[in-house]
Amino acid sequence: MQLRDKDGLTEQEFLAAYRPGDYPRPSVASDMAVFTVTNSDAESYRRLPGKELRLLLIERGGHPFLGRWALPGGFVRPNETVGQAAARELLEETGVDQVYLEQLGVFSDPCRDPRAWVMSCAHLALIDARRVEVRAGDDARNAAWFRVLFQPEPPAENGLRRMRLGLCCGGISLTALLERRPAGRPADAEGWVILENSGLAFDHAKIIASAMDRLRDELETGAVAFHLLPDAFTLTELQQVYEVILGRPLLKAAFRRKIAPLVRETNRYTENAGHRPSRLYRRRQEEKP
Amino acid sequence: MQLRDKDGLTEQEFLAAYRPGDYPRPSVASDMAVFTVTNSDAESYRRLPGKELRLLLIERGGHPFLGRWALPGGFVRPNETVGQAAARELLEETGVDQVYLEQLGVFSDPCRDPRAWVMSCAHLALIDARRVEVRAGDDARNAAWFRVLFQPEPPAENGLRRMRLGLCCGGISLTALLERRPAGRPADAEGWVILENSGLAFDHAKIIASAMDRLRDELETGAVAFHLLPDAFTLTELQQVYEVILGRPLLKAAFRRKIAPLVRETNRYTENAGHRPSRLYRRRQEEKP
DNA sequence: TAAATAGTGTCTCTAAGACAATATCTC
DNA sequence: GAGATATTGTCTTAGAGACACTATTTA
Repeated sequence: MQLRDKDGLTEQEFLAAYRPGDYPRPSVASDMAVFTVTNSDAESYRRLPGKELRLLLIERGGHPFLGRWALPGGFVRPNETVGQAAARELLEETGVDQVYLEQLGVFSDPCRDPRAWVMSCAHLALIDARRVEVRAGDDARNAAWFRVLFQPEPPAENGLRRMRLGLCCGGISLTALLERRPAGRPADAEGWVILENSGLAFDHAKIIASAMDRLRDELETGAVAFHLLPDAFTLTELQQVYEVILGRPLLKAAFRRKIAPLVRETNRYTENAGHRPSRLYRRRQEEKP
Repeated sequence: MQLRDKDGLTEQEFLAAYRPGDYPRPSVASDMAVFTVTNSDAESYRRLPGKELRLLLIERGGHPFLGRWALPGGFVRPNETVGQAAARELLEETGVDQVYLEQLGVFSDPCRDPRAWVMSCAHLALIDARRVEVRAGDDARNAAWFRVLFQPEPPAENGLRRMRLGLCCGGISLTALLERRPAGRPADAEGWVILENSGLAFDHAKIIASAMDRLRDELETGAVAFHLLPDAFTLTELQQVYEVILGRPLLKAAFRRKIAPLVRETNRYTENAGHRPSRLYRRRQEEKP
């Protein structure tokens, strides 16, 4: 433990004498794609309400990108990790604690922020809609939950996958067209390239596309959907969450077989439905032997 | 396009007047887990050579962590992305261009570098061994390719997955014990936690564990193994690459069925083998209709 | 009893696991 | 021909897709 370097210093002595050099340093922000699933209010007679996937966006009140919509986020502080920064911002923005949070990756194009050299470490966050005290449509900063569409477009001549991103809230409609660059060449372009973009700030269309991709991926492998529902839920609700994220309908029987090992049934049922009540389930905490 | 903010400035005027604030900024490095697959030289008589998964490490010549082994990497510059920085460093370190490179994520524990606030954006890199001009065992900086082991340990009482990481090169043997923290709580601990660590610098054991996890994941879903082989290869070689990354043997028939759609056969065969020659294959570039 | 959703049964098809049989080269 | 690897065949099992059927509640 008392190794000495070429100047004869021990590690303690070296660190005591250390002065950081003058290498240029970027600002680093943690930005978040915060998703939730809400009931669509258009419920007629005694039908079940549908579900909608929604993303939290904030209208920019200053330059640059004044008037456009951006992901919530903020700068990372020296005493926290990027993940802790994201959790802190999220608590400030939505008042929700203990959120499912996952790192998506760094977006570091030197020109992504016209003001200065700012990298963004993007995160995916999932919240049960019932836990959010809606500061959406607030006063000072205009925040809103946008309905999300993310659908394949016919690929171009180059054969690369293209996706249309659509975000709607009230009368506002934002849209972007993105192209997926193959993995393995981050030196050229990282992941998604924005071909069209109306209404989103910075490179946030890219981040949202990455988030949707990740979300769809993890739905099939992991057990991520539970974070978008309350503790007790019906299997139909769970299936609706899957469908609204994947953007396509699933078969009931197959779906139930697939998620059966992930849930535990309770003895409670839904009430006051205009039809046969549904059993409530909880997430089964894993028990790998 | 001539929106004015609360001070009456247009975006051009705002940007011209913009001065970056005094928020503290971290240094950001791109570090890389560079893997390759080599032939084990212990070939007896006329047996096929085995394969070994190897990772590039560099012995630290100064404090901190003097004498311990670290991943190659360096600071990101203001005119490049983190991916471009990784590619640049890799070219400097190994002389290899056009490498398969993929972002793993940010490691940002404020204490990870005792000198200062330094985040690391980790990358996974895969190189065909034949392309590397071995600067391993060089003079100035001691670089070497370490054989990699990454195997499950019996989980602790808490039920969390534990992995043993082993790295060997010549007489040198480094080892670490890591525990996988469940996803969704990066605010508490990001991914892996180091329980034991002998010989590796910084939090690089974590990064290597993440890289191995990712590598194994992508083997099964993606088509990542090809980057560790020359253009033309035998199916046995491809299977060996899979086996050495997954750390377990695979069944020949099932393996061939699985990768059949990913390869294209050539009319060439191996020569000078002490047994029946094997057909050479190439990667099939996708053709999704 | 009609409307609506809840929940189950079953047939088919595909893919993976397991193992065995045959083929082809060099020494 | 012996030794080694290459390549293919097939039986079994597990899971997904597809579709149809039965069950239960409320208005």
